[in-house]
Amino acid sequence: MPELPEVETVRCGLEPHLTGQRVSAISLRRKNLRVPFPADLRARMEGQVITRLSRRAKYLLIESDASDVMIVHLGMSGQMTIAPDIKSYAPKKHDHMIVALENGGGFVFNDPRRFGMVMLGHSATLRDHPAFAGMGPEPLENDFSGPVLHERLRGRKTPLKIALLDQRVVAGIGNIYASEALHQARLSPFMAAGDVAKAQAESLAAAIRDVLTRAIQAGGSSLKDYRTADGALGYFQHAFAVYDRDGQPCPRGCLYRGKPATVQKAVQGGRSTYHCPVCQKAGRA
DNA sequence: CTCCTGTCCTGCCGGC
DNA sequence: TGCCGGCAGGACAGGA
Repeated sequence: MPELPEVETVRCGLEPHLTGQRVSAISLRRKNLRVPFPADLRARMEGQVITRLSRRAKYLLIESDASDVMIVHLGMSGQMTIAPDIKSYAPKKHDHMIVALENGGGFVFNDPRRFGMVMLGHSATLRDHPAFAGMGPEPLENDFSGPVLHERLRGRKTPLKIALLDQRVVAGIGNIYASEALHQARLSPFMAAGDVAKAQAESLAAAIRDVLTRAIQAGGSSLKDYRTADGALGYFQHAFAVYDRDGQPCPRGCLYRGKPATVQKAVQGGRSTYHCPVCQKAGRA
C-alpha cells in the first residue's frame, strides 16, 4: 500500500537508473489499468531522455526533455522493478508496462490488482492536471504548517481520520500514516475535523511530518539500493505504532484500569482505523 | 459546497 | 483438500 514514503523510496531507487537515459521502447501488455494507458504514451515518451524523477503526493513523475511527464500511480499493489538487462527480461504475471532504455537497462511496472494508473502531462501545466488540481500541500514542503492544516480542516464535520485521507486537505497520506500520525499527535480519529484547535493542528502537522520522514528514512536505510530480494523497489519493513496492531499494548504504555491499554481497531468510511482510546481521547483543545 | 456510498481488482486467509 | 466469502485499499463518480 504505497503512500507518500513508499513512493518517495521508489523514486530514490529508480532515479540513478533512469536519469539521463533515453527511452528506446515502451511495451504495454494490456490496454488499461484503472484508466486506459494514454493513446500517445509511446509517441511522446519513446526517443526522449528522462531528465528528472520527482513526486507529487503518491504520484511518481517521470519527466522527459520534451517537457512531457509520465505520471504513475502505484495504486494498492503496484511495484517498480529495475531490469539491468531488459532484452533478457522474462515478463512475469501482472507486468503491465515494460520500459526499455537505450543503455540496455529498463524498468517494469507490475500491478496485480490494477489499481495503478499511468497518465501523461506537460511539465509547464502539471499543476492543472486533473490529478493535481485542488490537491492540498505537500506535507514535507515548506508550505505545510499547523496554521495551513488548521485552515484546511476548518468547517469540516467529517471525522478527522477521514479528512486526513482527503488529498485536498493534505497530499500523500493514506490509511496507514493517517492512523500513525493521529496516534503520535494524541488526537482521536473520531473527532470532527473542524473541531481541531490551533494547537492541536500544530501537533498534528508536526506528527505528519515526523511520521512520514521517519518512514522515508526507514525505507532508505533498511535496504541497500531500496530493493527487496525480488528486486521490487520501495517496500520495506517498518514498525508501526498502531497500524495493524489491534489488541497489542499502546506503545506509549497507556494504562486502563491499571492494566496496559490496547490498540483498538474501528471502521471509518469502510476503512480500518487503529488507535489507543486512552491517549487519543476526543477531548477539548 | 460537504458528505457518504459504491466501484474497480486480485491475492490471501479463515471457516467449513 | 478445496471451495467460498470477506477483506485489503486510493481515487473517483454520483447521489443526497
